[in-house]
Amino acid sequence: MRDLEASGQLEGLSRKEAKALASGAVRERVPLLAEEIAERVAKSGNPLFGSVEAVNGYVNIAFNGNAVAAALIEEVLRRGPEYGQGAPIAELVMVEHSQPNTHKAFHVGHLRNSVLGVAIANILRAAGYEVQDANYIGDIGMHVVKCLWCYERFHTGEEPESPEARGRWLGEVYAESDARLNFRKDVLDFLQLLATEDQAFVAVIDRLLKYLWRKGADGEDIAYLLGRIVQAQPIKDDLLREDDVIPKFWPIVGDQLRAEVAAPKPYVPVEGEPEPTMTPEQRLARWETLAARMDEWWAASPGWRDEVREEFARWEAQDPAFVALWERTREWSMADFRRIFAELGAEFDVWLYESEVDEPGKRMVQELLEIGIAEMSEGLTVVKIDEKLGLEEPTYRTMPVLRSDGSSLYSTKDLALTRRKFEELGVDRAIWVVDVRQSLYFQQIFKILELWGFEQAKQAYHLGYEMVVLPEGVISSRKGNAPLYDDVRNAVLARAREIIEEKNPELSPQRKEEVAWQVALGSLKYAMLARDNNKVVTFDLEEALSFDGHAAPYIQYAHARASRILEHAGETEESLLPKLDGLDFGALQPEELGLLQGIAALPEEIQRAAVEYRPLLIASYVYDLAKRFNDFYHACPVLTSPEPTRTARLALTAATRRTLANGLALLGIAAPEAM
RNA sequence: GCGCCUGUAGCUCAGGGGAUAGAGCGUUGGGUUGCGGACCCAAAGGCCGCAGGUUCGAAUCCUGCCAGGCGUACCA
Repeated sequence: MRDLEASGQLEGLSRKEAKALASGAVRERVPLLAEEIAERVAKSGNPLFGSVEAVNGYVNIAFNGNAVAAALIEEVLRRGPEYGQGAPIAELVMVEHSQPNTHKAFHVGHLRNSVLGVAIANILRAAGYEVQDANYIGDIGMHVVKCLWCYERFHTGEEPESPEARGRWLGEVYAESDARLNFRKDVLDFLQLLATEDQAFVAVIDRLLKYLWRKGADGEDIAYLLGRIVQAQPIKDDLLREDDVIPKFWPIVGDQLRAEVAAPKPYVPVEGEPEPTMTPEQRLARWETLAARMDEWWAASPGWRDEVREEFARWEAQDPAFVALWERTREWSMADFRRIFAELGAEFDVWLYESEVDEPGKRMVQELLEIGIAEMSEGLTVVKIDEKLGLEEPTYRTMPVLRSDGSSLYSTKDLALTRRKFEELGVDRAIWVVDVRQSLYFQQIFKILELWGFEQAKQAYHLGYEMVVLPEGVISSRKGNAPLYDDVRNAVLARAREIIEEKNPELSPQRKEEVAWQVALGSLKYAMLARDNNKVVTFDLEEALSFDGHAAPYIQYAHARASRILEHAGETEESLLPKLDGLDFGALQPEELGLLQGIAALPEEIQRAAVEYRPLLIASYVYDLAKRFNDFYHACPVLTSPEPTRTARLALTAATRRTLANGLALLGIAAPEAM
């Protein structure tokens, strides 16, 4: 087409006509061109090409299967652990992930983050980037203050003797503090829930009110409650004149719930009404939990909130006794985290702490105020991002950057942290592996830094991923339904030990234990990674305990199988390497070809996974490769085949084994020699 | 309201312009005088949320709708 353009032949023609003319001109020349190309290719003498010929304008190249296979296998065995890796790229990428909060429990939600972060970092590293893993410990903030308040107020001296149990115990204290402080809200939310989804409850309101009246409750309170419940509106406790009206009201609510459990009515869906979220039994259980604490907690709860505020002031003032307690308890959690990360194989180049960027963050906000990016609004320091960018539609909205009492927010610290990553740590690109629910939050942080004139904000990227939920719903440490990492790991480990005992009893006890860990952790990790970032992971313990099918053990098993074949043959990668010259499969079988194609795909899969930040691609890839190996295994005997096929298949087995191991390593999953 | 995400087999998920839409689990029936059966083979099971559009061709791209989830000024 360019020739025709140059000669002016295309002037005055429509695009379509020009195309037709150009393709016509080319078509005439195609058969000649094809022959020319075929001749040149044939003359090049590439040993990977079997035959080259021109047919009707097409160039047909038949590959020399054995030569291509030998070249591929040679590369895999020669590069070993480095097979699949890309050429070095001079860019320092920091992947921040894991970010656990001290004084809180480490649960399966945190597991997804760590596993995903490690995989992303591994993949980027394999793609050629220089990568640093960073952890960012939430070692201070309101959650720590609440936990320490609850500890000092109710549990001093009760901590477990054994140091290993203290981190977990601290998490329980935190959960209790939350339950105490939110008690009134929980009670009122529960009443609203009943009003929303329990028609029988609303129907007996009249009876409840008479009961209250007899108890001498204030008439206005009763009218208020009646109105709110009938309309299923939230109840505000500060609008009640008598503080004990709810505790008085409570027993009759229990009577009603017990009656519903005793005489269950079948659920009839009503058009336009949402389905109930709880069964009558669950409602009663919830009522009982709250009832058990009603007498003490209802009255005390508001005072506790004041106490927490005082506790927070102690932190702000750096009260030495408080700081000492904070340091001591913080270490309980940190010891737990170090153990968990060691189990997960998560290693960090950089450890960052919220407590370290607290003051720098506040200074930065001062600077933002001085240059007019931040401003005071209703006593709060905010950045009105949309206004500053001149946006009409609400896009980035307004971000608070400092509490009205002058204490720091999460955002205060992240502003300073981001700056530190680029300016002090010399990072070229920074990635945050954080829950997708914080995506607006990160856009705001990055935009504020941009407004501030921070060029590198463009190299900051929030990698959001969806949360982990349970079959019965959202994980909530407040509801107490969050499966803790330790519990899940123990359950999966126990199951793995059982299966190993059953399948391979002759392994030594040490090997059994090692393999149990490899299989258990591998399964958990694979379950987290074989799902795309933007998909919710439904964590089902039953499923996690099944090691069949599309799961890590399938892939690990293929690796063990390949290892065993090589062991039987007495061959290794090193011993096979010199035998690759003139490798001869005989007639290449479809399963062999499929396997070779699978092995060859690793480098491009790594590049794609790195560009898209998607470990799922590698998870799918290794599963597919294991499947191809099983096809090969069932179709093509290795050890019993005559030479030269035997050696060729052994070499293919060794290359597969290596590729499987490399792929699993990217996901942080072990590749056992036997299992 | 606005914004982001999701909708594919009974269930959990792949596939992201190209052939008859694929796996696993579950269901039914098979396979080892073969290198490890944590495996393999076969069967049944789909208006790819709905409706338009772009294209020779759409599960895939565009628009609109429906359903669900999440976010949206002092939690992290």
